[in-house]
Amino acid sequence: MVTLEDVARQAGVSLATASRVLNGSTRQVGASMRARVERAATDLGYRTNVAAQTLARGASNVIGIVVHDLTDPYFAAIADGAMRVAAGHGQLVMVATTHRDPEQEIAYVATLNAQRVRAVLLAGSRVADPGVTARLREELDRYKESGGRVACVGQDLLGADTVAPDNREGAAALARSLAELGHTRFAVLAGPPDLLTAADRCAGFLEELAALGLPEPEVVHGAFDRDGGYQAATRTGEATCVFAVNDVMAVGALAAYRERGVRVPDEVSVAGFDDIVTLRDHVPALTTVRLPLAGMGARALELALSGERTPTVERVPGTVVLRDSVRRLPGAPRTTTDEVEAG
Amino acid sequence: MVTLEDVARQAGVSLATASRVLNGSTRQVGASMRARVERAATDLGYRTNVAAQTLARGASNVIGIVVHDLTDPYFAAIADGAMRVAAGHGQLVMVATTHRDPEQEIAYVATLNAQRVRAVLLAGSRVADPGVTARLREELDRYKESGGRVACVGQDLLGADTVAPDNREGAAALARSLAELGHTRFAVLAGPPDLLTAADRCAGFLEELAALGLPEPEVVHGAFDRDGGYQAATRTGEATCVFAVNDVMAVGALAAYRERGVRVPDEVSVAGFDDIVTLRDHVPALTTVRLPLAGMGARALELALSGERTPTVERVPGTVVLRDSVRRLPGAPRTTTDEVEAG
DNA sequence: CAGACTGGGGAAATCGCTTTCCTGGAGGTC
DNA sequence: GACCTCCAGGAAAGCGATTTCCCCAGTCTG
Repeated sequence: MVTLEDVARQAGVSLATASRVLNGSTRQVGASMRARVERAATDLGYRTNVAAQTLARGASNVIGIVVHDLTDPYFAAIADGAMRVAAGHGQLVMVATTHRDPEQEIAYVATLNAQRVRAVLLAGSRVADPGVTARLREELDRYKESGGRVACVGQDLLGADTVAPDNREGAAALARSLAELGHTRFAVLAGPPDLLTAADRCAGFLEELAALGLPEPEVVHGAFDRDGGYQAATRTGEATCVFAVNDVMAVGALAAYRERGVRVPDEVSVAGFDDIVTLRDHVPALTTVRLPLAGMGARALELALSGERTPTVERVPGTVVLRDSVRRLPGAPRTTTDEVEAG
Repeated sequence: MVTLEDVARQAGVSLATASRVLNGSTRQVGASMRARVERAATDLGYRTNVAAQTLARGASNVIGIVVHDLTDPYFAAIADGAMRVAAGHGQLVMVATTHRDPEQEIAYVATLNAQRVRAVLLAGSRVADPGVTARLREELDRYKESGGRVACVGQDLLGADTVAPDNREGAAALARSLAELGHTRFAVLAGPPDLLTAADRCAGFLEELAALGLPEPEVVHGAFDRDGGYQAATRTGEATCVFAVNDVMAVGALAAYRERGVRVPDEVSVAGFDDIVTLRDHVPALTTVRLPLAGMGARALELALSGERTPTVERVPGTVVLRDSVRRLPGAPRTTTDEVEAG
């Protein structure tokens, strides 16, 4: 294994000079020395030992991203956005997937701290358990004390830079839009009760329905994924419109209805939340609340990397997008002003 | 920042003992000392400095995964499988996305080498450019010389452990199945000519058609993604059956046909390749060649981590799965033995 | 032309941990 | 009881970079 010392010897210069040439420094190095060092480095096939560099510098060029599940396009989009920003800053990315285990999340923060990563991005919903959140905060605080930066996509519960989708208001806006289409009997496929993203969306939807004077909808809990939506959809009753608290659940619900021969949107309207890009070719096209996922991931990492001292919280509004999976009920007045896509 | 020395001092033991207690060692440490060290570590909130550890040990506990695009479910599935194996081995994962730029791929291998990662997993098709491949090999060789392990999902071109999907034979099997359904006039949405995965699938399909004595199909090149499939589909002519060389292209093609009012499978049959899980709810259900993506990623990393000296190459066969996006032409004999799914 | 500056080069301390080698005492054997 | 073997614990030498000083030569300035 070729070390910097080998390069320096081969080039006939000191270790210090070789370091300055190869790994960046404020100090100038003369052209001839520089050339000799570079020559020696390529001849020998030198590769910086980043561990040594990190140790000496006291800071790495790695950032950590913690997501629940990479195969969920929601997280893939967020991670992708963040990774582009990371690449732009010359940072490498360590990705950890928790598969929705909060203990794993805490453990990974500890591990990323041990790695002395420059910043940690936590993507994904917090859970309602205060004990877990407290322990996570504790671990994050320890990390921040040693100079780490933390950013978060989701609820602002961690005292860190946060990009917070406005789940409540997004769901409320969706409720208004669906009500304007004439729907009055709703069901909510609400996901797990202790998952805050799910709970917020559900609550925003319910509150708005109440504000509109509409009857309380049926609420069916279940898993936050495709199969959860599928299962929950088999247990809905008389609703004319079903709101699944995220798109992949909505897709599961659509699959369930299709299998049972329930036509969407003729017999039941279905809406989701997130506007997952890879679902744009789904049939019927899914009504949803659009969130700029990649942008959120990117923005969160920018906040973390900005070096701002006090945590910033940015709210991100969702946009209601009406598509084929919902229908206007006969007799409903035509007053909708939401974005409606062609096709 | 709390160091091991702080812990040792607080516990009143030597650095060596503290190290043996906290970071694992073959050496035994007495119970009372052990307890004192552990106590001191938690009191002080000690976190190992992994950079120092890596430097001292000469080996890290990080593995690198290089993929083209994380938002492509194909790569997400492979990465997920690999990440589960990594977690099982107590390894962290650095993920790099190249966005299909071969230069980026080479650069990332160099960077991961600098990080002294334990193993590198290269997922994704090689390109036909021998110059690029040679430079990549060179970089990989340098990495392997310094003790790194390399595994690869895709073509066996890198002299490393490889899990190679049998693209040619899979496409050939698909061609047979489609021919048995009575199709004779085909089109192939072939992707980029220089992408080996695309080229192999296309070639396997063409060869089998020729072997069956069927007329040569129309071949339309384009991008290897959804939009590439969409574009290519607008340029197909009289075929009764279209083979897109991967699923996301097939989805793009289906979208194009839908927009033009061309009914699938009544007017044209469409087949893809990969069997992307998140497409299981697509309508119409996509005929494809199933590849065990997560398993392939997992297996590749296992090979890399196994420590076997000579590179192993494992071929992975694809399974033809006939679904609603293709139809049997009138008069075709019923001889198909492929897997056909309900639903 | 002397004295003060400046800027490029090098020696060596340092980062935090692992691990080899050494040491002293406990336990076993004849 | 003398001699060996074990074993737990500690001192110290790295691991491969960065960076602070220090020095020397060349350049400016008055």
